[in-house]
Amino acid sequence: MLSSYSTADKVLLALDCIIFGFDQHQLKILLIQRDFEPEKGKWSLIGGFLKRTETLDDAAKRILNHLSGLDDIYLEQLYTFSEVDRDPGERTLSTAYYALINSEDHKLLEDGDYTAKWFDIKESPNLIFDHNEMVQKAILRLRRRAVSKPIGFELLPEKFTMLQLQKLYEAILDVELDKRNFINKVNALDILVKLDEKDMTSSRKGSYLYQFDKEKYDQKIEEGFTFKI
Amino acid sequence: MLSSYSTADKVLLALDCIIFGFDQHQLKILLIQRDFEPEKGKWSLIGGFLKRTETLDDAAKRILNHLSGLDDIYLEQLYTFSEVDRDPGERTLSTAYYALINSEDHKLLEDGDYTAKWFDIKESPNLIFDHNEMVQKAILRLRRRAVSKPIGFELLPEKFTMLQLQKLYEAILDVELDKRNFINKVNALDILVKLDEKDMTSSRKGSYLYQFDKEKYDQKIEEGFTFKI
DNA sequence: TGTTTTAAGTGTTAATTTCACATTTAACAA
DNA sequence: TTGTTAAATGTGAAATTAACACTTAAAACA
Repeated sequence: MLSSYSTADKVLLALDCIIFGFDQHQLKILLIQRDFEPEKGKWSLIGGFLKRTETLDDAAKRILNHLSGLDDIYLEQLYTFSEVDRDPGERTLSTAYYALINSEDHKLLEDGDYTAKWFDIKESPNLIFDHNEMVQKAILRLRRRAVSKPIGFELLPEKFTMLQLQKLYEAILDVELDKRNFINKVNALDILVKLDEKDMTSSRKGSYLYQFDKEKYDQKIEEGFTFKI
Repeated sequence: MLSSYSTADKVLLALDCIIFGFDQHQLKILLIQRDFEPEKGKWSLIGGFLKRTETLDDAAKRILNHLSGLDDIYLEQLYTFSEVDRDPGERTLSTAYYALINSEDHKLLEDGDYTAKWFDIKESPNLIFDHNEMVQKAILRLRRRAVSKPIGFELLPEKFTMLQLQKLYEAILDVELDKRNFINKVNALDILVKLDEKDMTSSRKGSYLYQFDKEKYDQKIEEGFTFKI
Protein backbone atom coordinates (compact mmCIF):
# COMPACT_ATOMS: atom_id res chain seq x y z
CA MET A 1 0.00 0.00 0.00
CA LEU A 2 1.62 3.20 -1.10
CA SER A 3 -0.36 5.83 0.74
CA SER A 4 0.43 5.82 4.39
CA TYR A 5 -1.00 7.92 7.14
CA SER A 6 1.42 10.82 6.96
CA THR A 7 0.87 11.63 3.33
CA ALA A 8 -2.90 11.22 3.24
CA ASP A 9 -5.29 14.17 2.98
CA LYS A 10 -7.62 15.03 5.78
CA VAL A 11 -11.13 16.17 5.06
CA LEU A 12 -14.09 17.73 6.79
CA LEU A 13 -16.78 15.23 7.49
CA ALA A 14 -20.30 16.56 7.94
CA LEU A 15 -23.43 14.73 9.02
CA ASP A 16 -26.93 15.41 7.83
CA CYS A 17 -30.03 14.00 9.45
CA ILE A 18 -33.16 13.17 7.51
CA ILE A 19 -35.86 13.08 10.18
CA PHE A 20 -39.18 11.76 9.03
CA GLY A 21 -42.18 12.43 11.18
CA PHE A 22 -45.68 11.08 11.20
CA ASP A 23 -48.58 13.00 12.67
CA GLN A 24 -51.39 10.51 12.05
CA HIS A 25 -51.93 11.71 8.53
CA GLN A 26 -48.91 12.71 6.57
CA LEU A 27 -45.28 11.88 6.34
CA LYS A 28 -43.28 14.95 7.27
CA ILE A 29 -39.68 15.96 7.20
CA LEU A 30 -37.79 18.15 9.63
CA LEU A 31 -35.81 21.03 8.15
CA ILE A 32 -33.94 24.03 9.45
CA GLN A 33 -33.02 27.38 8.13
CA ARG A 34 -29.29 27.59 7.73
CA ASP A 35 -27.79 30.41 9.78
CA PHE A 36 -24.38 30.77 8.22
CA GLU A 37 -22.82 31.23 4.82
CA PRO A 38 -22.84 29.86 2.22
CA GLU A 39 -26.55 29.55 1.49
CA LYS A 40 -27.55 31.33 4.69
CA GLY A 41 -31.33 31.51 5.05
CA LYS A 42 -32.05 28.56 2.80
CA TRP A 43 -33.69 25.40 4.07
CA SER A 44 -31.52 22.44 4.76
CA LEU A 45 -31.33 19.19 6.61
CA ILE A 46 -30.19 19.26 10.17
CA GLY A 47 -26.46 18.96 9.99
CA GLY A 48 -23.10 19.56 11.60
CA PHE A 49 -19.57 18.31 11.67
CA LEU A 50 -17.98 15.21 13.08
CA LYS A 51 -15.64 15.71 16.01
CA ARG A 52 -12.43 13.77 16.23
CA THR A 53 -13.48 12.01 19.42
CA GLU A 54 -16.88 10.63 18.47
CA THR A 55 -18.38 8.01 16.21
CA LEU A 56 -20.71 8.95 13.39
CA ASP A 57 -23.65 7.49 15.31
CA ASP A 58 -22.82 9.66 18.30
CA ALA A 59 -22.31 12.73 16.18
CA ALA A 60 -25.65 12.27 14.45
CA LYS A 61 -27.41 12.05 17.80
CA ARG A 62 -25.57 15.06 19.19
CA ILE A 63 -26.29 17.22 16.17
CA LEU A 64 -29.92 16.25 16.04
CA ASN A 65 -30.39 16.92 19.73
CA HIS A 66 -28.60 20.21 19.59
CA LEU A 67 -30.51 21.58 16.65
CA SER A 68 -33.95 20.25 17.34
CA GLY A 69 -34.09 19.24 20.98
CA LEU A 70 -34.98 15.73 19.92
CA ASP A 71 -33.52 13.07 22.14
CA ASP A 72 -33.41 9.31 22.24
CA ILE A 73 -34.03 8.86 18.57
CA TYR A 74 -32.81 5.79 16.76
CA LEU A 75 -30.86 7.01 13.77
CA GLU A 76 -29.64 4.77 11.01
CA GLN A 77 -26.78 5.48 8.66
CA LEU A 78 -27.86 5.98 5.07
CA TYR A 79 -24.94 6.83 2.81
CA THR A 80 -21.85 8.97 2.56
CA PHE A 81 -22.04 11.65 -0.10
CA SER A 82 -18.76 12.76 -1.60
CA GLU A 83 -19.07 14.81 -4.76
CA VAL A 84 -16.01 17.03 -4.82
CA ASP A 85 -17.91 20.29 -5.12
CA ARG A 86 -21.03 19.28 -3.19
CA ASP A 87 -20.37 22.01 -0.64
CA PRO A 88 -19.10 25.18 -2.28
CA GLY A 89 -17.58 26.39 0.97
CA GLU A 90 -14.89 23.81 1.49
CA ARG A 91 -14.20 20.20 0.48
CA THR A 92 -16.65 18.37 2.72
CA LEU A 93 -18.09 14.92 2.68
CA SER A 94 -21.33 14.18 4.41
CA THR A 95 -22.67 11.04 5.97
CA ALA A 96 -26.44 11.07 6.00
CA TYR A 97 -28.50 9.48 8.77
CA TYR A 98 -32.23 9.01 8.87
CA ALA A 99 -34.88 8.33 11.45
CA LEU A 100 -38.62 8.05 11.64
CA ILE A 101 -40.35 9.48 14.67
CA ASN A 102 -43.76 10.41 15.95
CA SER A 103 -43.83 14.11 15.32
CA GLU A 104 -46.57 14.66 17.88
CA ASP A 105 -44.73 12.99 20.75
CA HIS A 106 -41.48 14.79 20.31
CA LYS A 107 -41.69 18.45 20.98
CA LEU A 108 -39.25 20.65 19.18
CA LEU A 109 -37.16 23.29 20.83
CA GLU A 110 -38.35 26.72 19.91
CA ASP A 111 -35.66 29.22 20.65
CA GLY A 112 -34.33 31.96 18.52
CA ASP A 113 -31.01 30.53 17.43
CA TYR A 114 -32.39 28.35 14.73
CA THR A 115 -35.72 27.22 13.46
CA ALA A 116 -36.53 23.58 12.97
CA LYS A 117 -39.80 23.09 11.20
CA TRP A 118 -41.86 20.18 9.95
CA PHE A 119 -42.80 20.11 6.28
CA ASP A 120 -45.20 17.85 4.54
CA ILE A 121 -42.97 15.59 2.50
CA LYS A 122 -44.82 16.40 -0.67
CA GLU A 123 -44.56 20.12 -0.15
CA SER A 124 -41.08 20.53 1.20
CA PRO A 125 -38.96 23.38 -0.13
CA ASN A 126 -35.93 23.04 -2.31
CA LEU A 127 -32.88 22.27 -0.21
CA ILE A 128 -29.26 23.32 -0.36
CA PHE A 129 -26.38 21.34 -1.79
CA ASP A 130 -27.19 17.69 -2.41
CA HIS A 131 -29.80 17.51 0.35
CA ASN A 132 -32.66 16.83 -2.04
CA GLU A 133 -30.82 13.78 -3.26
CA MET A 134 -30.27 12.67 0.31
CA VAL A 135 -33.97 12.89 1.04
CA GLN A 136 -34.84 10.90 -2.08
CA LYS A 137 -32.43 8.17 -1.11
CA ALA A 138 -33.78 8.11 2.43
CA ILE A 139 -37.36 7.73 1.23
CA LEU A 140 -36.45 4.77 -0.90
CA ARG A 141 -34.58 3.18 1.98
CA LEU A 142 -37.43 3.80 4.37
CA ARG A 143 -39.86 2.14 1.99
CA ARG A 144 -37.71 -0.90 1.49
CA ARG A 145 -37.29 -1.06 5.22
CA ALA A 146 -40.98 -0.71 5.92
CA VAL A 147 -41.97 -3.73 3.90
CA SER A 148 -39.30 -6.02 5.21
CA LYS A 149 -39.40 -5.46 8.93
CA PRO A 150 -42.33 -3.98 10.82
CA ILE A 151 -41.23 -0.44 11.17
CA GLY A 152 -43.07 2.22 12.91
CA PHE A 153 -44.87 0.50 15.68
CA GLU A 154 -42.65 2.60 17.86
CA LEU A 155 -43.94 5.58 16.01
CA LEU A 156 -47.52 5.52 17.01
CA PRO A 157 -48.96 6.50 20.37
CA GLU A 158 -48.65 3.70 22.91
CA LYS A 159 -52.20 2.68 22.18
CA PHE A 160 -53.34 2.98 18.62
CA THR A 161 -56.05 1.83 16.29
CA MET A 162 -55.60 -0.39 13.28
CA LEU A 163 -56.57 2.45 11.07
CA GLN A 164 -53.77 4.58 12.45
CA LEU A 165 -51.28 1.84 11.73
CA GLN A 166 -52.64 1.46 8.26
CA LYS A 167 -52.41 5.19 7.63
CA LEU A 168 -48.78 5.12 8.68
CA TYR A 169 -48.00 2.46 6.12
CA GLU A 170 -49.96 4.24 3.49
CA ALA A 171 -48.02 7.43 4.16
CA ILE A 172 -44.65 5.71 3.97
CA LEU A 173 -45.39 3.65 0.91
CA ASP A 174 -47.55 6.28 -0.74
CA VAL A 175 -50.19 3.73 -1.69
CA GLU A 176 -53.68 2.82 -0.57
CA LEU A 177 -54.15 -0.47 1.20
CA ASP A 178 -57.19 -2.65 1.67
CA LYS A 179 -58.46 -2.48 5.23
CA ARG A 180 -59.37 -6.14 5.63
CA ASN A 181 -56.21 -7.49 4.09
CA PHE A 182 -54.13 -5.13 6.15
CA ILE A 183 -55.73 -6.23 9.40
CA ASN A 184 -55.37 -9.88 8.49
CA LYS A 185 -51.70 -9.52 7.74
CA VAL A 186 -50.94 -7.56 10.86
CA ASN A 187 -52.84 -10.03 13.00
CA ALA A 188 -50.97 -12.91 11.43
CA LEU A 189 -47.76 -11.39 12.74
CA ASP A 190 -49.00 -11.90 16.25
CA ILE A 191 -47.16 -8.99 17.78
CA LEU A 192 -50.10 -6.83 18.80
CA VAL A 193 -52.36 -7.02 21.81
CA LYS A 194 -55.96 -6.03 21.32
CA LEU A 195 -57.15 -4.03 24.33
CA ASP A 196 -60.66 -3.86 25.75
CA GLU A 197 -60.50 -0.13 25.43
CA LYS A 198 -61.88 1.81 22.52
CA ASP A 199 -60.97 5.07 20.91
CA MET A 200 -64.23 7.01 20.68
CA THR A 201 -62.97 10.15 19.01
CA SER A 202 -63.43 9.06 15.45
CA SER A 203 -66.78 7.33 15.34
CA ARG A 204 -69.98 6.45 17.16
CA LYS A 205 -69.05 2.83 17.38
CA GLY A 206 -65.49 3.43 18.48
CA SER A 207 -62.49 1.47 17.36
CA TYR A 208 -60.48 -0.93 19.44
CA LEU A 209 -57.08 0.12 20.63
CA TYR A 210 -54.06 -2.07 20.16
CA GLN A 211 -50.77 -2.23 21.90
CA PHE A 212 -47.51 -3.44 20.63
CA ASP A 213 -46.20 -6.57 22.42
CA LYS A 214 -42.53 -5.78 22.78
CA GLU A 215 -41.56 -9.22 24.00
CA LYS A 216 -43.11 -11.09 21.13
CA TYR A 217 -41.80 -8.52 18.71
CA ASP A 218 -38.21 -8.89 19.91
CA GLN A 219 -38.53 -12.63 19.76
CA LYS A 220 -39.76 -12.53 16.18
CA ILE A 221 -36.96 -10.19 15.19
CA GLU A 222 -34.48 -12.62 16.65
CA GLU A 223 -35.99 -15.42 14.60
CA GLY A 224 -35.29 -13.23 11.63
CA PHE A 225 -38.84 -12.88 10.39
CA THR A 226 -39.82 -10.49 7.71
CA PHE A 227 -43.00 -8.57 7.30
CA LYS A 228 -44.53 -8.11 3.94
CA ILE A 229 -47.40 -5.73 3.42
CA MET B 1 -25.77 25.74 13.66
CA LEU B 2 -22.89 26.37 15.96
CA SER B 3 -20.07 24.49 14.34
CA SER B 4 -18.85 26.23 11.24
CA TYR B 5 -16.18 25.18 8.83
CA SER B 6 -13.24 26.83 10.53
CA THR B 7 -13.65 25.21 13.90
CA ALA B 8 -14.46 21.70 12.66
CA ASP B 9 -12.04 18.81 12.93
CA LYS B 10 -10.60 17.19 9.86
CA VAL B 11 -10.14 13.46 9.73
CA LEU B 12 -8.47 10.81 7.62
CA LEU B 13 -10.91 8.95 5.48
CA ALA B 14 -9.90 5.50 4.30
CA LEU B 15 -11.63 3.19 1.87
CA ASP B 16 -11.75 -0.55 2.03
CA CYS B 17 -12.91 -2.77 -0.80
CA ILE B 18 -14.65 -6.08 -0.24
CA ILE B 19 -14.20 -7.91 -3.53
CA PHE B 20 -16.18 -11.08 -3.85
CA GLY B 21 -15.20 -13.47 -6.57
CA PHE B 22 -16.84 -16.53 -8.03
CA ASP B 23 -14.85 -19.26 -9.75
CA GLN B 24 -17.70 -21.62 -10.72
CA HIS B 25 -17.73 -23.29 -7.33
CA GLN B 26 -17.12 -21.10 -4.35
CA LEU B 27 -17.58 -17.57 -3.26
CA LYS B 28 -14.16 -16.05 -2.68
CA ILE B 29 -12.83 -12.88 -1.23
CA LEU B 30 -9.79 -10.89 -2.26
CA LEU B 31 -7.34 -9.97 0.47
CA ILE B 32 -3.89 -8.45 0.68
CA GLN B 33 -1.05 -8.61 3.09
CA ARG B 34 -0.55 -5.24 4.65
CA ASP B 35 2.92 -3.86 4.03
CA PHE B 36 3.13 -1.13 6.63
CA GLU B 37 2.66 -0.66 10.33
CA PRO B 38 0.56 -1.08 12.35
CA GLU B 39 -0.41 -4.72 11.75
CA LYS B 40 2.19 -5.18 9.02
CA GLY B 41 2.06 -8.67 7.54
CA LYS B 42 -1.52 -9.37 8.57
CA TRP B 43 -4.28 -9.93 6.04
CA SER B 44 -6.62 -7.10 5.29
CA LEU B 45 -9.08 -5.78 2.78
CA ILE B 46 -7.75 -3.76 -0.10
CA GLY B 47 -7.67 -0.24 1.17
CA GLY B 48 -6.24 3.23 0.92
CA PHE B 49 -6.99 6.85 1.63
CA LEU B 50 -9.29 9.34 0.00
CA LYS B 51 -7.63 12.23 -1.79
CA ARG B 52 -9.05 15.69 -1.50
CA THR B 53 -9.83 15.90 -5.20
CA GLU B 54 -11.78 12.72 -5.79
CA THR B 55 -15.14 11.23 -4.91
CA LEU B 56 -15.40 8.09 -2.82
CA ASP B 57 -16.49 6.11 -5.88
CA ASP B 58 -13.42 7.26 -7.75
CA ALA B 59 -11.13 6.56 -4.84
CA ALA B 60 -12.49 3.05 -4.44
CA LYS B 61 -11.84 2.31 -8.10
CA ARG B 62 -8.36 3.80 -7.99
CA ILE B 63 -7.35 1.89 -4.89
CA LEU B 64 -8.70 -1.38 -6.16
CA ASN B 65 -6.97 -0.97 -9.48
CA HIS B 66 -3.72 0.04 -7.94
CA LEU B 67 -3.54 -2.82 -5.48
CA SER B 68 -4.97 -5.62 -7.53
CA GLY B 69 -4.78 -4.58 -11.16
CA LEU B 70 -8.55 -5.00 -11.42
CA ASP B 71 -10.19 -2.51 -13.68
CA ASP B 72 -13.68 -1.62 -14.78
CA ILE B 73 -15.33 -3.10 -11.73
CA TYR B 74 -18.66 -1.82 -10.52
CA LEU B 75 -18.23 -1.01 -6.86
CA GLU B 76 -21.07 -0.14 -4.56
CA GLN B 77 -20.83 1.79 -1.33
CA LEU B 78 -21.63 -0.29 1.73
CA TYR B 79 -21.21 1.69 4.93
CA THR B 80 -18.92 4.12 6.70
CA PHE B 81 -17.24 2.71 9.78
CA SER B 82 -16.33 5.16 12.46
CA GLU B 83 -15.41 3.62 15.80
CA VAL B 84 -13.00 6.05 17.40
CA ASP B 85 -10.25 3.50 17.94
CA ARG B 86 -10.93 1.29 14.94
CA ASP B 87 -7.48 2.06 13.58
CA PRO B 88 -4.86 2.18 16.34
CA GLY B 89 -2.54 4.24 14.17
CA GLU B 90 -4.51 7.42 13.84
CA ARG B 91 -8.13 8.53 13.98
CA THR B 92 -9.42 7.19 10.70
CA LEU B 93 -12.85 6.50 9.36
CA SER B 94 -13.37 4.07 6.57
CA THR B 95 -16.00 3.85 3.89
CA ALA B 96 -16.37 0.29 2.68
CA TYR B 97 -17.22 -0.61 -0.91
CA TYR B 98 -18.05 -4.02 -2.29
CA ALA B 99 -18.17 -5.71 -5.66
CA LEU B 100 -18.79 -9.14 -7.09
CA ILE B 101 -16.67 -10.27 -10.01
CA ASN B 102 -15.75 -13.34 -11.95
CA SER B 103 -12.45 -14.31 -10.39
CA GLU B 104 -11.41 -16.33 -13.41
CA ASP B 105 -11.87 -13.53 -15.93
CA HIS B 106 -9.97 -10.92 -14.04
CA LYS B 107 -6.33 -11.66 -13.72
CA LEU B 108 -4.56 -10.26 -10.72
CA LEU B 109 -1.32 -8.35 -10.86
CA GLU B 110 1.47 -10.40 -9.43
CA ASP B 111 4.35 -8.20 -8.61
CA GLY B 112 6.47 -8.02 -5.55
CA ASP B 113 5.12 -4.90 -3.87
CA TYR B 114 2.02 -6.48 -2.44
CA THR B 115 0.18 -9.73 -2.66
CA ALA B 116 -3.50 -9.89 -3.44
CA LYS B 117 -4.88 -13.35 -2.99
CA TRP B 118 -8.25 -15.04 -3.27
CA PHE B 119 -9.58 -16.89 -0.25
CA ASP B 120 -12.52 -19.17 0.00
CA ILE B 121 -15.05 -17.14 1.93
CA LYS B 122 -15.49 -19.89 4.46
CA GLU B 123 -11.79 -20.26 5.07
CA SER B 124 -10.60 -16.69 5.04
CA PRO B 125 -8.11 -15.59 7.69
CA ASN B 126 -8.78 -13.25 10.51
CA LEU B 127 -8.49 -9.67 9.34
CA ILE B 128 -7.13 -6.50 10.88
CA PHE B 129 -9.13 -3.77 12.55
CA ASP B 130 -12.86 -3.98 11.88
CA HIS B 131 -12.45 -5.65 8.51
CA ASN B 132 -14.16 -8.87 9.61
CA GLU B 133 -17.21 -6.84 10.48
CA MET B 134 -17.09 -5.14 7.09
CA VAL B 135 -17.05 -8.49 5.34
CA GLN B 136 -20.01 -9.73 7.35
CA LYS B 137 -22.02 -6.67 6.49
CA ALA B 138 -21.10 -7.00 2.84
CA ILE B 139 -22.23 -10.62 2.71
CA LEU B 140 -25.61 -9.73 4.13
CA ARG B 141 -25.99 -6.89 1.66
CA LEU B 142 -24.96 -9.08 -1.23
CA ARG B 143 -27.54 -11.68 -0.28
CA ARG B 144 -30.33 -9.18 -0.01
CA ARG B 145 -29.25 -7.78 -3.33
CA ALA B 146 -29.09 -11.16 -5.00
CA VAL B 147 -32.68 -12.04 -4.29
CA SER B 148 -34.17 -8.74 -5.31
CA LYS B 149 -32.47 -8.03 -8.60
CA PRO B 150 -30.82 -10.63 -10.80
CA ILE B 151 -27.25 -10.16 -9.85
CA GLY B 152 -24.38 -12.00 -11.23
CA PHE B 153 -25.32 -12.68 -14.80
CA GLU B 154 -22.41 -10.43 -15.58
CA LEU B 155 -20.31 -12.66 -13.42
CA LEU B 156 -20.41 -15.79 -15.40
CA PRO B 157 -18.56 -16.48 -18.64
CA GLU B 158 -20.34 -15.05 -21.66
CA LYS B 159 -21.91 -18.42 -22.32
CA PHE B 160 -22.87 -20.45 -19.32
CA THR B 161 -24.99 -23.39 -18.29
CA MET B 162 -28.00 -23.29 -16.04
CA LEU B 163 -26.12 -25.29 -13.49
CA GLN B 164 -23.38 -22.67 -13.33
CA LEU B 165 -25.96 -19.99 -12.72
CA GLN B 166 -27.57 -22.09 -10.04
CA LYS B 167 -24.22 -22.71 -8.36
CA LEU B 168 -23.60 -18.99 -8.27
CA TYR B 169 -26.84 -18.40 -6.44
CA GLU B 170 -26.18 -21.27 -4.11
CA ALA B 171 -22.76 -19.85 -3.28
CA ILE B 172 -24.09 -16.37 -2.59
CA LEU B 173 -27.07 -17.49 -0.57
CA ASP B 174 -25.36 -20.46 1.01
CA VAL B 175 -28.33 -22.71 0.41
CA GLU B 176 -29.19 -25.58 -1.89
CA LEU B 177 -31.78 -24.96 -4.56
CA ASP B 178 -33.99 -27.33 -6.50
CA LYS B 179 -32.83 -27.67 -10.09
CA ARG B 180 -36.26 -27.73 -11.68
CA ASN B 181 -37.69 -24.87 -9.74
CA PHE B 182 -34.61 -22.80 -10.36
CA ILE B 183 -34.77 -23.30 -14.11
CA ASN B 184 -38.46 -22.51 -14.19
CA LYS B 185 -37.98 -19.27 -12.33
CA VAL B 186 -35.08 -18.14 -14.42
CA ASN B 187 -36.91 -18.96 -17.62
CA ALA B 188 -39.92 -17.04 -16.42
CA LEU B 189 -37.75 -13.94 -16.26
CA ASP B 190 -37.25 -14.15 -19.99
CA ILE B 191 -33.82 -12.57 -20.07
CA LEU B 192 -31.75 -15.50 -21.26
CA VAL B 193 -31.18 -16.87 -24.74
CA LYS B 194 -30.75 -20.61 -25.09
CA LEU B 195 -28.02 -21.36 -27.62
CA ASP B 196 -27.73 -24.37 -29.90
CA GLU B 197 -24.31 -24.98 -28.50
CA LYS B 198 -23.54 -27.36 -25.71
CA ASP B 199 -20.90 -27.50 -23.06
CA MET B 200 -19.46 -31.00 -23.27
CA THR B 201 -16.93 -30.77 -20.48
CA SER B 202 -19.10 -31.88 -17.65
CA SER B 203 -21.09 -34.81 -18.96
CA ARG B 204 -21.61 -37.25 -21.79
CA LYS B 205 -24.84 -35.66 -22.79
CA GLY B 206 -23.59 -32.11 -22.63
CA SER B 207 -25.56 -29.16 -21.31
CA TYR B 208 -26.97 -26.32 -23.29
CA LEU B 209 -25.29 -22.97 -23.05
CA TYR B 210 -27.20 -19.81 -22.35
CA GLN B 211 -26.48 -16.22 -22.99
CA PHE B 212 -27.69 -13.21 -21.23
CA ASP B 213 -29.96 -10.91 -23.32
CA LYS B 214 -28.71 -7.49 -22.32
CA GLU B 215 -31.47 -5.63 -24.11
CA LYS B 216 -34.30 -7.50 -22.45
CA TYR B 217 -32.52 -7.34 -19.13
CA ASP B 218 -32.11 -3.56 -19.25
CA GLN B 219 -35.72 -3.19 -20.24
CA LYS B 220 -36.88 -5.29 -17.32
CA ILE B 221 -34.70 -3.33 -14.94
CA GLU B 222 -36.29 -0.15 -16.22
CA GLU B 223 -39.74 -1.57 -15.58
CA GLY B 224 -38.53 -2.08 -12.04
CA PHE B 225 -38.95 -5.81 -11.86
CA THR B 226 -37.61 -7.83 -9.04
CA PHE B 227 -36.28 -11.31 -9.03
CA LYS B 228 -37.05 -13.69 -6.28
CA ILE B 229 -35.26 -17.00 -6.00
C1' DT C 1 -22.78 -52.78 -32.14
C1' DG C 2 -25.08 -52.92 -28.08
C1' DT C 3 -24.70 -52.20 -23.15
C1' DT C 4 -23.41 -49.24 -19.42
C1' DT C 5 -22.63 -44.93 -17.34
C1' DT C 6 -23.25 -40.08 -16.30
C1' DA C 7 -25.30 -35.83 -15.78
C1' DA C 8 -28.98 -33.09 -18.26
C1' DG C 9 -33.53 -32.25 -19.13
C1' DT C 10 -38.26 -32.06 -18.19
C1' DG C 11 -43.85 -31.38 -15.81
C1' DT C 12 -47.35 -32.15 -12.42
C1' DT C 13 -49.65 -31.71 -8.17
C1' DA C 14 -50.39 -30.05 -3.57
C1' DA C 15 -49.89 -26.33 -0.48
C1' DT C 16 -49.66 -21.78 0.46
C1' DT C 17 -50.23 -17.05 -0.20
C1' DT C 18 -52.35 -13.16 -2.09
C1' DC C 19 -56.06 -10.50 -3.65
C1' DA C 20 -60.65 -8.82 -4.32
C1' DC C 21 -64.65 -7.86 -2.41
C1' DA C 22 -69.84 -6.48 0.69
C1' DT C 23 -72.53 -6.89 4.72
C1' DT C 24 -73.37 -6.46 9.53
C1' DT C 25 -72.74 -4.13 14.02
C1' DA C 26 -72.05 -0.91 17.85
C1' DA C 27 -72.81 3.48 19.68
C1' DC C 28 -74.61 7.84 19.73
C1' DA C 29 -77.78 11.61 17.98
C1' DA C 30 -81.98 13.23 16.70
C1' DT D 1 -87.13 4.16 17.55
C1' DT D 2 -84.88 5.43 13.87
C1' DG D 3 -81.01 7.24 11.40
C1' DT D 4 -76.23 7.91 10.86
C1' DT D 5 -71.40 6.88 10.98
C1' DA D 6 -67.37 4.43 10.89
C1' DA D 7 -65.70 -0.19 12.63
C1' DA D 8 -65.56 -5.02 12.30
C1' DT D 9 -65.57 -9.18 9.99
C1' DG D 10 -64.70 -13.78 6.32
C1' DT D 11 -64.71 -16.21 1.99
C1' DG D 12 -63.63 -17.86 -2.40
C1' DA D 13 -60.85 -17.34 -6.64
C1' DA D 14 -56.38 -16.73 -8.52
C1' DA D 15 -51.63 -16.79 -8.42
C1' DT D 16 -47.49 -18.33 -6.68
C1' DT D 17 -44.42 -21.43 -4.55
C1' DA D 18 -42.67 -25.90 -3.15
C1' DA D 19 -42.00 -30.71 -3.50
C1' DC D 20 -40.94 -34.35 -6.09
C1' DA D 21 -38.68 -38.75 -9.96
C1' DC D 22 -38.22 -40.48 -14.32
C1' DT D 23 -36.45 -40.19 -19.13
C1' DT D 24 -32.88 -39.01 -22.46
C1' DA D 25 -28.64 -37.95 -24.95
C1' DA D 26 -24.06 -38.97 -25.73
C1' DA D 27 -19.80 -41.08 -24.88
C1' DA D 28 -17.19 -45.11 -22.99
C1' DC D 29 -16.50 -49.60 -22.88
C1' DA D 30 -17.01 -54.51 -23.65
